[in-house]
Amino acid sequence: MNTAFYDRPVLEVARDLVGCVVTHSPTSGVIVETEAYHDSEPACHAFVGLTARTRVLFGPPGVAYVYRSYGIHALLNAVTEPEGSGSAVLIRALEPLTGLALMHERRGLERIEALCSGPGKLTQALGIGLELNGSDLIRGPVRISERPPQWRSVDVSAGTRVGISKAIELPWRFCAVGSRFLSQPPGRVSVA
DNA sequence: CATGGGATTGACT
DNA sequence: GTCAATCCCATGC
Repeated sequence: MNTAFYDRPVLEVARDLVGCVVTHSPTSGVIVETEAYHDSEPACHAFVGLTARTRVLFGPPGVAYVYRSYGIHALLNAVTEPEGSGSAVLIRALEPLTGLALMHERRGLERIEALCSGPGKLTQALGIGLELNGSDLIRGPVRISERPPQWRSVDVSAGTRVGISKAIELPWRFCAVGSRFLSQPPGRVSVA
């Protein structure tokens, strides 16, 4: 994956990331669910403008934005669009691929379907913490790589986002159709 | 300087 | 289905 991939409209990147692989060695997983956030809408952290917190969101594309949610969980985002545009793709769920034993250890004994089926769960399973905020997704410790062959033609559905209180009507959530590893059942359906 | 809310999860009823 | 845990940071006085 290269910088040009992220240097595009956030909705395109969010859809294209489904089926790609997130790796934080030795653990990795296939992205099955994403959400897009953009500074033009109030659900996005960058909506408030450039601050110390949103600095990374307005920075160059292809960088990780990791932040703490509800004081407890770390959530992983991929910054998109040219520098100066505050936008990012939230990685919401993965299908575990490698390092399963370590994931189980970090999460406690659970079903495979529950290891990475939520934005706070997958960061725990992959060992991704706030210290990775601002790290490079192309050369850094956490990387995103292209779709494996069997994911090249994955069907992607668009639906409404989850767990937010503003701009809840935007269909900016993208899911791999039929995946058992989603954080929640799809909201609304369309094509890809 | 004090306050309140949030892109969640998991335990309990 | 309901609810507490927990903390960074934007906002307001």
